[in-house]
Amino acid sequence: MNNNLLLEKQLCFRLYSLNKLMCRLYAPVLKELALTYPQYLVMMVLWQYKAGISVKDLGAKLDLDSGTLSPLLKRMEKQTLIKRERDTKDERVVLIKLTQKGIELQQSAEHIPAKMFAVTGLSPEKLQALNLTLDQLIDNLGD
Amino acid sequence: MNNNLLLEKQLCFRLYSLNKLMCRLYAPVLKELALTYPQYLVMMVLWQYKAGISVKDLGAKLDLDSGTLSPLLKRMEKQTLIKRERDTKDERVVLIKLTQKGIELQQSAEHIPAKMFAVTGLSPEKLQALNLTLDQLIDNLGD
DNA sequence: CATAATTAGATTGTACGCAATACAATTGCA
DNA sequence: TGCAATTGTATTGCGTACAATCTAATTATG
Repeated sequence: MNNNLLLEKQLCFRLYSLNKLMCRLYAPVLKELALTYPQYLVMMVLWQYKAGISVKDLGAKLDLDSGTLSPLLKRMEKQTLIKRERDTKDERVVLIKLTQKGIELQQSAEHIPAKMFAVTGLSPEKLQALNLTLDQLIDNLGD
Repeated sequence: MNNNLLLEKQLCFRLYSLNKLMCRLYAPVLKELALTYPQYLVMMVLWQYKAGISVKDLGAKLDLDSGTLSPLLKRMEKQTLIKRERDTKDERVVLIKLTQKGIELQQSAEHIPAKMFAVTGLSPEKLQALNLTLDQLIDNLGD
């Protein structure tokens, strides 16, 4: 009797569980900013690209396609966190830019990374080592 | 200017990315069994609990609530992979059991763990070490 | 033993996630 | 130049996720 199919043995299940735990831990913190977890990821990209970024490039960074991003971005536009404008250079491209409200939200988010690091219970060295291992794995599985 | 909000620095984003990569790598393999990724997780539990398991206990193992499991299990019942029966001891409980087809599907899945281990590109020792670290993190973040 | 509290599932509503498709704008090439 | 192929985004349909609410069954308590 083969027992390799036990849930507890699978790397994929650990990653599935951890991703869900992370989402759950972020949820109450992000609720104060009225953001969902994927919206927070979008905001992190936009805080980095204040000049604006195309839907395509945003999708490449977050590994999401337009089927997910289009409605997500529309909801964020309705909340007036972002603007969507056609690129005049190439009318196929939609550029996503932060509104003043979106820019200002960054201040309210500054405390989050430190807060979330604390709940991991890891030392800075352990976290650093884990991040390196995960980056290597991402690279191995990579597209 | 604080740069702690960079996407690439976040542990949560690595876990988000890896979970997505895993789902994507499993998808074509599971398609041969006509299973989605969450359905595969359910099947792994059921292959372990051949006598049957309640929806509640299944949800505890997979960290999913009835809002997710009820429709998911109905789809699996429609595919005749599982049966749903009320527990005669406690009529509130629904017991999930494999059908013959569901039991037999295990043979077709036996090769999957080894196949997926191969694509990680990790040595058995590295995988073991990573699993231990992740288990510790799951414990730290734990419910 | 009657009623309140608890428990197990189901349902509803909102938000992803992704494959497949559609469509308009742009590019490449004969 | 003219038309086919490509590219960027939107739309549709299906399958999770999860909070909130509902119902029926069981248990606890006076």
